[in-house]
Amino acid sequence: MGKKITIYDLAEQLHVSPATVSRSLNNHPSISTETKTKVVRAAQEAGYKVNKFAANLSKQKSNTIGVIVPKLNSAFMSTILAGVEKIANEAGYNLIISQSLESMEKEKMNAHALFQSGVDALIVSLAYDTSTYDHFSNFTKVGIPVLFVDRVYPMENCSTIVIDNQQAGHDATEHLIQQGCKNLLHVSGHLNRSIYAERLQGFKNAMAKHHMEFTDANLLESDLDPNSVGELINHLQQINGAIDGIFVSNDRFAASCIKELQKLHYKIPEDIKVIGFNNDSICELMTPTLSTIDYPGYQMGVLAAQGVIGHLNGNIDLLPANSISLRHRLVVRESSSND
Amino acid sequence: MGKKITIYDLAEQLHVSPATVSRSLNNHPSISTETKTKVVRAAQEAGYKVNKFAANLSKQKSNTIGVIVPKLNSAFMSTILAGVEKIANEAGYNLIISQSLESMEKEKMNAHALFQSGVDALIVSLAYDTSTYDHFSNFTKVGIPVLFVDRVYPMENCSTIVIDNQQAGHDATEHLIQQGCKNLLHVSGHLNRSIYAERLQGFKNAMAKHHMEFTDANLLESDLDPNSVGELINHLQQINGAIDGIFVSNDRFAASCIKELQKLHYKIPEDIKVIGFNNDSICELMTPTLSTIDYPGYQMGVLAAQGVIGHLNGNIDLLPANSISLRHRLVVRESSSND
DNA sequence: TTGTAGGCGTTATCAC
DNA sequence: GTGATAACGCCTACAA
Repeated sequence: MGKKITIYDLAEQLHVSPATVSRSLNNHPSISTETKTKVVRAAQEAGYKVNKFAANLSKQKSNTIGVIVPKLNSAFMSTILAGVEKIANEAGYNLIISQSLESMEKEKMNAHALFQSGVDALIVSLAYDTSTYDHFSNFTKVGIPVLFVDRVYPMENCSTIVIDNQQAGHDATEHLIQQGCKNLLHVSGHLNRSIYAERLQGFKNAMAKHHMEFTDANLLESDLDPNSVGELINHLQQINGAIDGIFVSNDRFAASCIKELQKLHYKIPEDIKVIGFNNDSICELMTPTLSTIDYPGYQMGVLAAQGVIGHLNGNIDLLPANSISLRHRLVVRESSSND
Repeated sequence: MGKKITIYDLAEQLHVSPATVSRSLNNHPSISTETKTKVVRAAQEAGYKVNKFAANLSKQKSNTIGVIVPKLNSAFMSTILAGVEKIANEAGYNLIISQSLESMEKEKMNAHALFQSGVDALIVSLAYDTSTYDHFSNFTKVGIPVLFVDRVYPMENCSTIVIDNQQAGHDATEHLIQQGCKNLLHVSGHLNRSIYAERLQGFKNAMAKHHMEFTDANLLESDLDPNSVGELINHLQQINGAIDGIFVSNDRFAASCIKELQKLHYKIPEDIKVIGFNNDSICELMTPTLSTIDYPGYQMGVLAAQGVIGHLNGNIDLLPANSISLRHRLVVRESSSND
């Protein structure tokens, strides 16, 4: 059947006022345990469900967290989401998830929609081409917390959850150098996303540290789309001096690159050593297995959710923190090893 | 700032009634174009946003679709989600997404929470161990459409979106046979999920068609978790008669199996041919590249969303359809080829 | 400890 | 074409 039952129905049935029912159901302190249990049981039996709209309208909060990610169907993003969902769910929060498909326009629309939906907080990982950030100030202006994860932007009053991308980039690069690579290439994502810019900086730092000169030949900026591997091949052919070590800013693309290089009869790691980024599960499934930087995506999601929920509930409040940085880890596998 | 502005504010400002404002904003037919534009412009300038809670409360619908998937961080599921999100977003629907983590208990809790949240429709892909389905009848009882995708269960009044798993299983198997395999093994997921049972049936059918006798040795039921590859190796050692062709019900696990077999110095495809299922992107990144069944996950997501939204809007209504079956496709790559 | 009553912001049903 | 007014279901001062 489908009769909606309300607190009024319960009140009538139990000969108490709606207010008492409401308070009992919300475990209000000033209600006798007796009536409380009575009400709760009656509600149970009657199959009562709160009407969230009414409750939200009254309380002016939705118990809902909005999430915007660039792509849903990405191993890394879905890992973050899994972490966010886990925590949000445990805390009784709903998640409204949308994807920007790497487009700032779509991201704006998503932000707008989520704002209208009355989310209590927003967790964002930015699209590739996002370059203005006004669409988030609506939220901050009315006190709705906005938290950036991974693809972040340093907005006033917004926390970010990241790893130390510069250090990670440095570590990856230094590893290649220690394996004997003399002529490095860094395949980066769009440099207006800070994570990529920082990894590049780490790459440069490591080169400098080991007295290697950085030139344009050492960098290829890419959209990291599998269809763009051709650019890598072109780049390799255009520059002189054979590249013997490549640091790719993303495992999936690294995998595509390796595959393509193998087709051209390069031997990995003998001719060229490769290291990726993320520790995607494909790393272990490829041949050779792919060295990488382990990236705690799930943890980042968990922390993001805990951050906003703690803030909303007035518990441990991470949000005043400007930035929370998690630990990364170099994972050495076959693609960068000497034997 | 942060002043919430309501239709009353606009009404006052424009010297009309709140009702007129509401109607104008909703483009109600019986409002003069003149006042309509006047109101709309004023709303724009004032930065007015509808309060969804109030609107939902009044309209008794939420414009929100609930989604339950087994895991967020799975390539296939996130592909389905991407399709769902695309359509839902275009149609102005929000998505509340939750994951069951392959547990019926969690699935029940998710279903409950989504019910409470007042979703207008539910899209579900079942957990591994779900064996009762009462938690969905709450929805159907009150007329909320429930649609199953991929991991389906034939509930009364619920549509399902699937592929013809039996035919697909048959096609994969027959392909191995045509490549000369004489001694087949099917690595299946839990057989209480119909998709796996059907693929197994297809496997059996193909064997029968080619006059091969099916015995227990031809089947390994697995949880398809990478950590379970050991079971495959054990199975291979226990049975007599060398397996020369394996049909694995999932690409990720197929990849893990291949990796493990290679460690044991089996040559793929020379010694053992392997075909997976899903056409995960790893198929092309592995060595050898993995033959598989292409599975239109994105399309399934799109159709699922269109199904429920069409139904809710009273447009094209797919939901009376008991089951919608999409086309699959055999993709032959190196892992099952003779040269 | 419990009840009364007003408000949350919209939509919808009547009138006019 | 527009305006009152009553829902929608819940929460919460304020009273009792």
